[in-house]
Amino acid sequence: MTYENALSALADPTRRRVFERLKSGPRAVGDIARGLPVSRPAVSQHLKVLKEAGLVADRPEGTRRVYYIDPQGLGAVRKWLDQFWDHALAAFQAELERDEGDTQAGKGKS
Amino acid sequence: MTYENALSALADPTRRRVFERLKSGPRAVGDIARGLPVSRPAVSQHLKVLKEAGLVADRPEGTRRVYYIDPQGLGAVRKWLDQFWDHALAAFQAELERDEGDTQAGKGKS
DNA sequence: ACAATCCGTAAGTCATAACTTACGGTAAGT
DNA sequence: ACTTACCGTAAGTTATGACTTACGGATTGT
Repeated sequence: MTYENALSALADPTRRRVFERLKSGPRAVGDIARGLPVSRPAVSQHLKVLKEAGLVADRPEGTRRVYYIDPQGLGAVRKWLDQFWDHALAAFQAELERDEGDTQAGKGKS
Repeated sequence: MTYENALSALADPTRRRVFERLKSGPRAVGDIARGLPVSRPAVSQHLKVLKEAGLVADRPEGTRRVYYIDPQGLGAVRKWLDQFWDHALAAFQAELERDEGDTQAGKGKS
């Protein structure tokens, strides 16, 4: 359920930039917005989306609000992706061998 | 570069349903569209986006076109996510300990 | 108490993208 | 050769969401 919101949240480029800014550690909103090509309220809205997706969490610090990465959303996406990984590798390998069989044996029909 | 398109592609719900239908193995377009609440051309457009993101590949089979999951796009996203994982766990753990210190020692300022 | 700082939300604008129907092109079967 | 099945693309419509400015609430310092 939460991996859906997380994927949707990470789809936006500037929202990813916001998220990436938290990789180096917790930061306040104004600090995150500094250097980004969008306004501070826009960053607040992005952080709201990231929070609802379980990708970040926040803590009040005086008049500021410090945000940091929440492993929950990240883990949900990873788990969802892993569900495909084995199938993908097997299917892809099968395709390669299928193609080999065709070209090598001269089964091309033209 | 390719993880961006992959994230953007996996953000759409119906596109995820298309992608998930390929988990059980290669399928033709019409077969994928069967049961989905959108038209077949819509599925073709979704497959085009998934293909450009490196998430699926296709092969002609007579008059049909068989699609299957491509591990490339999947791997790119996994790699990008893993980049955050360690940082996220460390930062989150630090937040937990920070909170413990505050509440237990009675440092609340009120 | 007052001023200043920091932040979230509301309202409104505008671009994007997800869908539809219509069409054309290719491969297989008769 | 003709029909049928399967698919991709074009054109047009519509909803969604990313952004802006304006505003109000909460906290800290003087």
